[in-house]
Amino acid sequence: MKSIVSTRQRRKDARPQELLDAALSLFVEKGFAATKAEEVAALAGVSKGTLYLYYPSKEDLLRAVIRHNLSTEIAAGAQELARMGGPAGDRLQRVVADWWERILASPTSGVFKLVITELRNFPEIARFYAEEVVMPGTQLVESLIREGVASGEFADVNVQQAALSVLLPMVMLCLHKHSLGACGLGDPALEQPELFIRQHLALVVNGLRRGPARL
Amino acid sequence: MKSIVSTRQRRKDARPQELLDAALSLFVEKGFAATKAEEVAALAGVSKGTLYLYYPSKEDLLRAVIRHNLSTEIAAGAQELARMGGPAGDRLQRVVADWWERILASPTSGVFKLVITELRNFPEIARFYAEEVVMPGTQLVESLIREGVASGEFADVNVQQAALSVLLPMVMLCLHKHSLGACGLGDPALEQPELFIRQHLALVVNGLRRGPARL
Amino acid sequence: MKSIVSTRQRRKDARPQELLDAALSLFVEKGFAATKAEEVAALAGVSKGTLYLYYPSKEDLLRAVIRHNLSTEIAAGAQELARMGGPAGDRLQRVVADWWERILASPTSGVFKLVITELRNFPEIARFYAEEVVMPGTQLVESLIREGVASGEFADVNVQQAALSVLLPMVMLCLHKHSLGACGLGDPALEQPELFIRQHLALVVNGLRRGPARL
Amino acid sequence: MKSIVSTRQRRKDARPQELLDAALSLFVEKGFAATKAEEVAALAGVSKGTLYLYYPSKEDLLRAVIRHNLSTEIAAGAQELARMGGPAGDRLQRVVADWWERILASPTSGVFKLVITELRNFPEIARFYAEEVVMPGTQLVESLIREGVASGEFADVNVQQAALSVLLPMVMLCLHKHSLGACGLGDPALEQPELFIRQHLALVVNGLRRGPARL
DNA sequence: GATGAATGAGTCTTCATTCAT
DNA sequence: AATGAATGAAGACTCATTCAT
Repeated sequence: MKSIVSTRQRRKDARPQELLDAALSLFVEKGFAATKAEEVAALAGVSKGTLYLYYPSKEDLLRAVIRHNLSTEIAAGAQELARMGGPAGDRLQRVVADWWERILASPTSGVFKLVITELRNFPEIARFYAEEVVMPGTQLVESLIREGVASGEFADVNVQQAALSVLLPMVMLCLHKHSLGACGLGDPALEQPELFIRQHLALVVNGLRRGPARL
Repeated sequence: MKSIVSTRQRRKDARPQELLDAALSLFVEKGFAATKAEEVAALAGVSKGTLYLYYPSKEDLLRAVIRHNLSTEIAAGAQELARMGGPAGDRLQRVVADWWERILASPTSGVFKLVITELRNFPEIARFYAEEVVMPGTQLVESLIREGVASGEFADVNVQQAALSVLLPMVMLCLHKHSLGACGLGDPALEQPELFIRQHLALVVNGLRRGPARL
Repeated sequence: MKSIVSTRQRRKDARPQELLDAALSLFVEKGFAATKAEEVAALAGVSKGTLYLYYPSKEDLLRAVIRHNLSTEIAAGAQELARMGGPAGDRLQRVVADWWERILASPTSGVFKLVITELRNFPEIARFYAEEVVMPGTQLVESLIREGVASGEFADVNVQQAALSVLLPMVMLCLHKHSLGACGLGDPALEQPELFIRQHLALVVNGLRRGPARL
Repeated sequence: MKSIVSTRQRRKDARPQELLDAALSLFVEKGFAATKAEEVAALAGVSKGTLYLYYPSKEDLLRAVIRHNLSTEIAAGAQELARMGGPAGDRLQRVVADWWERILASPTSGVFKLVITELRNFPEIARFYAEEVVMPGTQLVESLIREGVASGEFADVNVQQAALSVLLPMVMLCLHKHSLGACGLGDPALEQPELFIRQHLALVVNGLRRGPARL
């Protein structure tokens, strides 16, 4: 039983994704404003006109790139975190490491650079990012920490701030990968980012265990 | 004694700084490519033509903005760190907190956003940033940690990675201030960034004291 | 006897006419250059590609629209005028009124707007319009007037100019219908154009009867 | 006492008018949509960019062209009509002839073609034209006719329709001048349009004198 | 020095036309 | 025959940069 869809149809169906991939890559590399629509089309292997068949404007393409990549990867990661048992500290380390190693390894890591850069020019993106990415992500980590605090495993810290101690370096890793890292000028300690991720999580979890040192 | 400098002269001398300030503010807000040369001039209170009297091109202006702000603030902060005594952990907390609180409060905080964004389009900037900012900055923190390790105050961690655990959130704070934070959508835990800075440093230093938890 | 033409065949035969109608309507409404080929196809209920099966280019479509509509209606009207008897003045009034009322009521009225607009961009159209429409039309009226002058019914006017006094308002009526009239902003005196046509012809014929007033 | 305005200033002041003239000429000749912005600039002797210094878009330029030319010429003509004495018929002939001979001789004659064509794409233009041009113009002629009817000089006709019998050919003259006339294919009777204008007005006024012939 | 009018290379976007299905 | 995906030439508009005043 052969598929009846024509080559044409198959290509058409793949176009949006191909364009999104090309756009992500170039927007992350050169910035949104400095990327020409034609470059995106060329990288996706189509002509300028075809790009506009799928996205009505360069700005709409940007929105689609961000929405698509954020919903896909970020949400996916968050799903798995619900499962798993064990002490909060262990779970925190395992779960966050797995989650961000996957993000860091995927092209999605670039969206953070894009978001940081373009947020202020696109208010809808700001709201979307805050509500759909930042909030769910931090709440996930916060709930793990809160659990540890409740069970006495962790000291009585400010939970929201502690979650940021966990997460901010993860985001910075993504940014670094597409800035200094991409120029071959990255910090040598980040050449194997998984190692950094693990030590960082260990450091923070260990720090949480007995309450922060007094300043 | 001819200290009677004309108003014109005084304004002229101030021009480069005024232009750099205006440019920093706009480049950080809207991005380099999306900022018009004329907007920079207008914000600095001069005409388009005058801008070109001081900087031969928009790219040169960008380079000047970055160089100027990075050398000034970052280097300045680093200087003071050399002085001071006491246990490594205490010094680390005090010194890094003071240093980054000042950066975060100043317009210089924006340069990190600019650098992250434009690095890949301006190779000289990449090199300058890596050599003049990243390296000195990390080495400073690394030497404090190394000291603590040597004295037995800290566990035997990977020093470079530990320095990044200390510093990456500081940089993220700067980026956040000029992205989500500037939209009024920032994480509430960052409304008083000094509090976060202090808890974060305490957490990490505390984590260093006992050696990282096993993963 | 194979009168069993398939639906497809029937539709196919009707296509050229449907396309011409759609094109006329849109060209008159929005102008030739501002009308997209795809809009014409859509209004005719076919796809873009099909349009090009029948007309090799948008310009050819325009030519066909004009030729088709002008030859059809204008020529048809002119035919009937030859027949009929009675005084020149009466025939002039009756004949011109009938003729132009029919034109004004039909979509053909729009072609005058199209012709006025596009003449200078399409020299063949100009020649066609001058020779096939303007000349036969004016000569018809001229011959009626000339007859009246010869019989002493009319004063001795410049016949060509008098024919224009008769006809120019008729053409303007067509233009008005598709400009101000179509916006609902038309002169109220033209809400029943037949009334205007009749009074106008009466006025001119009456004016011809006594010879023009001295200026 | 020399003028202090610089050459630059003088050129700048003249630009809007020069651009308006160039635009009128090309829009009338080729149509709005078929005229390139750059052509207008070139005809005005400036570069593309300069055009946009004075008019924010091609559409705005069109609006300015129409408004400027209609307010200038049409209003001017209407002014003089108020003055003058004598029988209504004589005044009608003299006044309308003078008025339209001047319009026909000026580039303003082209605006009628432009208005007819673009009205439906630009609603504001439609309203402006109806209220500022059509209404004042027809009311002027209507009041002259009404005067003649009141004094018994004219028969008791429909005044609004009669005004159109007077005016529609004048407008057609303008359109003809910029369509067939401009191709050298115009009706020979219009080679001296003033002659036509005079006979037409005489014909209509004569027709008004004793009431229209019965149809 | 300072200005801002002028320029034109460069971009986004549209749309007539083609052609594989 | 009919479709509509794809193309790329063309056109509106922007903006970095220049230069006469």
